[in-house]
Amino acid sequence: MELSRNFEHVDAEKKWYQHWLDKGYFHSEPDSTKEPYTIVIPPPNVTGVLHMGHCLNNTIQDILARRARMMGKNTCWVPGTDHASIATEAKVVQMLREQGIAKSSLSREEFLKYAWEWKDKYGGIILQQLKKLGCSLDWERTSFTMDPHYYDTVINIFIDLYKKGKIYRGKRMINWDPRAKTALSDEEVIRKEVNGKLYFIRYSLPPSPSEGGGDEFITIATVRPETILGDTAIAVNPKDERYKHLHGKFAYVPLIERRIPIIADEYVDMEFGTGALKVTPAHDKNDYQLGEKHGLEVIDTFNEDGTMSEAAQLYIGEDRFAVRKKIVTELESKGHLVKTEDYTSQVGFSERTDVPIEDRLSMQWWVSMKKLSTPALQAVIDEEIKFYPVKFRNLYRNWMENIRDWCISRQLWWGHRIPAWYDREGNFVVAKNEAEAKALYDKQWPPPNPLQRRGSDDVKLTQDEDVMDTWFSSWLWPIEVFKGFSEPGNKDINYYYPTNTLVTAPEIIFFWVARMIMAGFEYKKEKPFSEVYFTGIVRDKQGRKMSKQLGNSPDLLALIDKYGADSVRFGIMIASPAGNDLLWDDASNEQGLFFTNKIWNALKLVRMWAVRTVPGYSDGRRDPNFVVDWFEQRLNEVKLELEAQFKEFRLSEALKTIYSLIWDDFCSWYLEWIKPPLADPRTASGSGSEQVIDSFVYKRTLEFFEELMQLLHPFMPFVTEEIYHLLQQREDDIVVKQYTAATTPDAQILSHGSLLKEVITAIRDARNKNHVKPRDPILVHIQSTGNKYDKITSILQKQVNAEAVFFTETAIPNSITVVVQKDKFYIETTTPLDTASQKEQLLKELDYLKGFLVSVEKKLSNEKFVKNAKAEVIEAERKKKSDAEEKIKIIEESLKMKD
RNA sequence: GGGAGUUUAGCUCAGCUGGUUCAGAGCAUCUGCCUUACAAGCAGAGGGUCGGCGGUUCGAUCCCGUCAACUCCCACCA
Repeated sequence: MELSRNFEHVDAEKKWYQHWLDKGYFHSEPDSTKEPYTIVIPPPNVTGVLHMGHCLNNTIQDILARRARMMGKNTCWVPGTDHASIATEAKVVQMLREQGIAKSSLSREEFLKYAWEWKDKYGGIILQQLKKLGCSLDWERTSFTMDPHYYDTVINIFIDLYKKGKIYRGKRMINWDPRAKTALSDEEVIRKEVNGKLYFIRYSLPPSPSEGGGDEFITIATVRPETILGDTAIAVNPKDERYKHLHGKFAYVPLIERRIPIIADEYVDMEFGTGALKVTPAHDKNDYQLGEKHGLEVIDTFNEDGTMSEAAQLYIGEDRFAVRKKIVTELESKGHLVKTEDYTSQVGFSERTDVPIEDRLSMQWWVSMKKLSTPALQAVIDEEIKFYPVKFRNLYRNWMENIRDWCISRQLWWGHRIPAWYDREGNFVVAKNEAEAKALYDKQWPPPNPLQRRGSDDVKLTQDEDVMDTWFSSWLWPIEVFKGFSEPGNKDINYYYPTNTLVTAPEIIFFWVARMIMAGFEYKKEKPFSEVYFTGIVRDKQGRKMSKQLGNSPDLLALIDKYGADSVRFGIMIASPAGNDLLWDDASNEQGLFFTNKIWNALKLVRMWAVRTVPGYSDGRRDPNFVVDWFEQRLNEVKLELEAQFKEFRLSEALKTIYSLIWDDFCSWYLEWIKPPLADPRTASGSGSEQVIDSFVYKRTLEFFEELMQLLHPFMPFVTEEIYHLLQQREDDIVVKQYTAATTPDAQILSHGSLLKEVITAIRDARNKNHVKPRDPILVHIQSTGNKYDKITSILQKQVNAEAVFFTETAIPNSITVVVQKDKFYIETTTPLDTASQKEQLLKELDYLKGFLVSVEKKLSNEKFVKNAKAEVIEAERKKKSDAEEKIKIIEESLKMKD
């Protein structure tokens, strides 16, 4: 079969992925005779489309999964998606708006119907895209966080934690997203530095302006003048002499003239602003605490969408930021604005909608975290769960030690609905469904008076309108994808749990990783995974984070189309140092493409040879047998290196190692060394110019090639599978071909190989430096002791393009001298030689060696060194010394000849 | 304000328990090559006081201190 000029990735990708699926290679079933290797995918949002972050993350997981599979593990990589409560709801609301439908015009049921339709239509696109990347996921196990069994599980967990007292309902200051109109957890708030102004505003002291006062003031500083309408006090530091006379007195809120007390509290920083602080308990966490302490009134001046409420009295219905401008103008015109200063402050923004959040007092559901976190923290500190890179352990620890309760209710419809049921007075029970709720309710609140309450049938219970935080379902992921809650003790959960490796972005260490660990210990009494590998963040060439707004995120599917999945995978992995962010550059895809091409060409080369039994090869009398031995040892060496690199998740380095083994050792050295000589046109008979290779060498070469493809397969699955089948007829597939164990490499053969490389490079270099063109004929004379060159002269001859190679015991006059280790090589050529520059080069080398020798001798004559250093270090130094001395002698002799 | 990390060739990074035949790789640069697979290639080369300063040590890119620059995370100072 004629090979195509290049690897045609589009066809190969389609063909092999389908073939792997048909063969069921990615599907796993529990098998007690085999060790499991399990990864659960960090479920992407159903709304998601593949971006660079996913690409990196899932490529890594696929590499780990494929390698495990080839090492004989029963590998199970579970796919799935997250319902992504707030993100999905936002998408659906937007879609409805585009159709002219307002969410507020729909009932909950109607809205959810639209949402499910949307999910069925667009949800999970990302999973199809992962197939394009080549991900070897067990598709039969695809899960969704709102699958019926999963939904039930979430509800049950809520009820269970409530019963244990670990979930409670409470009115607290929460983070309010005025666009999504929902509460957010602390983790969903992103702090950003914002340039704003600090406004100095004076409040009148009694009597009030309308009562003829207004001449005396107290001035406060604030960044949020629109909140003054909710002020219920002014606070000063009790030690502050400037305000001592005002303790217990009153002031009037400008514009609305509300009379508020002036209180004293240590909390107030005398240095900041004027030392007087306006207190708005409804709209600031600190103020709220002050309010509680001092029994202040709470006046909520905002509606849930961030407009002013009735309670504000002014600007009712107008947006908070519009009001800020207006109120400043009004304050100024009425003489309350003293001055403004430029000021930058930290403002919280919603992770999802990117609008500034409000501190808002409201009734929400909370998970009490302290107890849940204890075993989860311990497991990471004790390295029962290992973090890679380790630096994240500290981060985790810090967060866990200062953990705060988790606000889990969201004022949304898309998600797991909170199973709480209320009567008209606000009494509630937590139960799975209405019937159970009623039964429970009757037990809890038995009718006290038959006249007031004539039996439970008449009590109308209504379910909580809110749903739970998305992460309250995803923290159960590693357990419930195996139905560990809904069918406890089933075969899957027993076999696959705990899972092995979690690969995820550091951004969700608190959102997800920490909470999964907590759920694991709370419900399985066991960790959910043994190791967590945190990937870097994908950035563009300038180091900016990839984002939609910046438009610096490339279209992944277009990239795959253009370069092929293998090249994209190569590109992202080669650029991805362990534990660091990676700077994404299209050029690395290109490098991947070139690499693919290189391998393809090696295939073409190997395939064009004619295979015969050539006398002398198989019994080791001819040179290529040494080459075969050498490559076998190199392979062993690299396999051991790879094992170590994988153990430490140094995947980028592992890829570099394989890359260099294939490109340099295999293509540039090995194949060139075994390449059959050009057929001599004078003796070529009817067979033309075919190149004959010995069948033994050929067989070993194919084996090497296959093994290289195996090593590369986890990184570049498609091209390796394709080549595996093109090297020779195969029934099996590389995707499940098992690795053979590495043996300790033979150091002597390896160093012999290195010597050969070194000699070839040195002679080629000498050619270059002396302007002897690659095709100009040369003769090489080797002056060496021992017989180490006996079996490799023909390789040497071919590789430096020499007419002939001789051994000599004396120097050859009028030649170029090359010294490698302790051997001398004389190159005879017809090109006129520049002896001066040769001499100069030798002198330069001599200089270096002499300097080197001095430093070694100095070290060895240092008593303290000899006394303190380890024996092998001293031994090494002695060897350096004698080697250097010997080499100096050789170079000096060569120099003498040039005179 | 607290904590973590980074600083090695023009760029992106290796350098895993301190020992100059280890200061390295890939890109990029330069030189020479259309040599029987590959110009998406081949053969070579140049390039770094290992952020600054001090200390420990016989010896420091590697350990300690300090300063500087950058990055990230956490945190209720209006």
